[in-house]
Amino acid sequence: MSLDGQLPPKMRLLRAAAELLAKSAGAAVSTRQITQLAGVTAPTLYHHFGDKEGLFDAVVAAGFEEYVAGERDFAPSGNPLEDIRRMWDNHVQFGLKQPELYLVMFGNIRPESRPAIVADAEALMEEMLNKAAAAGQLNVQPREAARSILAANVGVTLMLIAEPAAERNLELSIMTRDAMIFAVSAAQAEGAAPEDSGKSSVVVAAIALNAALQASHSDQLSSSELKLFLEWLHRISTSTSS
Amino acid sequence: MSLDGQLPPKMRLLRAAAELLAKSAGAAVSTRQITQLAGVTAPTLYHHFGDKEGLFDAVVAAGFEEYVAGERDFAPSGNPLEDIRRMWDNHVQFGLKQPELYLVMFGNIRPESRPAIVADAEALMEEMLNKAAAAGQLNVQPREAARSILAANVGVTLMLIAEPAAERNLELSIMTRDAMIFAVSAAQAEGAAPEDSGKSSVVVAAIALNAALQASHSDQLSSSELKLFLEWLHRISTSTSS
DNA sequence: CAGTTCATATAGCAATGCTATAGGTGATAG
DNA sequence: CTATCACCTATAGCATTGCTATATGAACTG
Repeated sequence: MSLDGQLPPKMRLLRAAAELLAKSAGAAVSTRQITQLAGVTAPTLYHHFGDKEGLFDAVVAAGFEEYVAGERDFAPSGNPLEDIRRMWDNHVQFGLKQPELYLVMFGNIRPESRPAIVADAEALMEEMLNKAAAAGQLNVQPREAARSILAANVGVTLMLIAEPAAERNLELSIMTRDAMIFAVSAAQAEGAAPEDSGKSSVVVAAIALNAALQASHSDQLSSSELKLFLEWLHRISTSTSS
Repeated sequence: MSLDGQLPPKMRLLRAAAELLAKSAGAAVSTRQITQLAGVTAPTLYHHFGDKEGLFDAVVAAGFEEYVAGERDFAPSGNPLEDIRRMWDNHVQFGLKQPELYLVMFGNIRPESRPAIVADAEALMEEMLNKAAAAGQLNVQPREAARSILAANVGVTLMLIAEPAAERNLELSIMTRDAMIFAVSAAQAEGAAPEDSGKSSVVVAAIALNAALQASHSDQLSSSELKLFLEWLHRISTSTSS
């Protein structure tokens, strides 16, 4: 109809799907709508993408590029935890700007099969947390911290999307964000350790060294030596001794 | 087929829907499957529930009864924050035991239309947090705390459901849970206030008084006086002065 | 030019959610 | 005991869905 440009049909299908998805306001988008808008018939869709889900995966992949670009395109502030804060905010903003796309990416949960996107987003978050760990700012393993923060981040974003736009209160995001980052950070270990969530400086140092080692690819130890050494470090840094 | 008991068709439909949903392993459940299992034809379904969604809402309502029962059926431990912890764990367990039902209840997010369940769950959480606030254990408004905790709780549960059952690591839940509760609690205000997240004891006391007043339904002030008084309290308790 | 491969269209299938219409059942009124 | 009436259920079928078996065109290769 309106996308009859000179672009190849594959591109037109992608754009039509993305456009309809963005306007769908939550309603389902049919393959017929997509092919009609793309000026193409059904078999073309299945030839290029195999599946309706395949097409949506491709749309998601494009959306993920944009997401990753947003997550990386800011100068490191020097303070890794501050950067984590920005990643969080960027995640929420991405979800609120393109709620339908976000729902396909992060909201389409089914038992025992998690979207590939989640693993990628976790890796992105973990990467940043490694820097924090290397700077001795982390209280827990970067991977665990990344999973925890991302889970909360997704939960908050889904809640905000579900709310009427007029009622959306970003305070929810800010509050949850700071709660997660604070709990994961080593800051509290310097003050009075409340309850049992404070870790000793030994643990913090072990986590930092662990992260530094994994980042440096040092070859001063053989691979087998390194493996054992890392195992010990891991044992220390996951101990609950205060 | 197998549900041809003496139960009225409405009940048989509910049970059939619930049973198929539980076994569906994420796949869609069709009305024909449901009606066939219930030994009933299509119009019966639409007569009683109007809609496929109406039927599922009814299933969800039944599931929610169970959920609420789980959230309430434990003796208060005396420590409201400990009870919040149990509510969190119960929420996660409910999601892992009946993932499909949970996904219909909390995972079926669409823009600008949030499941009624979410509001109910928030109210449940807020109710418990009011006790914590009355005991001076809360750092923020109970409602905000409830929304924040529930968002994280849902996010974590969705993540766990999406993981292969063999890999599920409840550490994620425990860690996020304690992070949220700690951040929301007043405990940190007693120790060294890290960054700017510590609130003065005045703020904590104001929040506690606020909660106590709203719970007591005191009639020592006229309704207009009370309204103004609460407004002042709210202003105090939301101030960011440390 | 013949052959092969890729890309698109025609036509249609099975399954889906849902409904217009009619038939059957029980309770209540006369 | 019959008539009425509201309620519940079934027969049959519609429109839409995701998807495909088959055929046609185009473009390159020998």
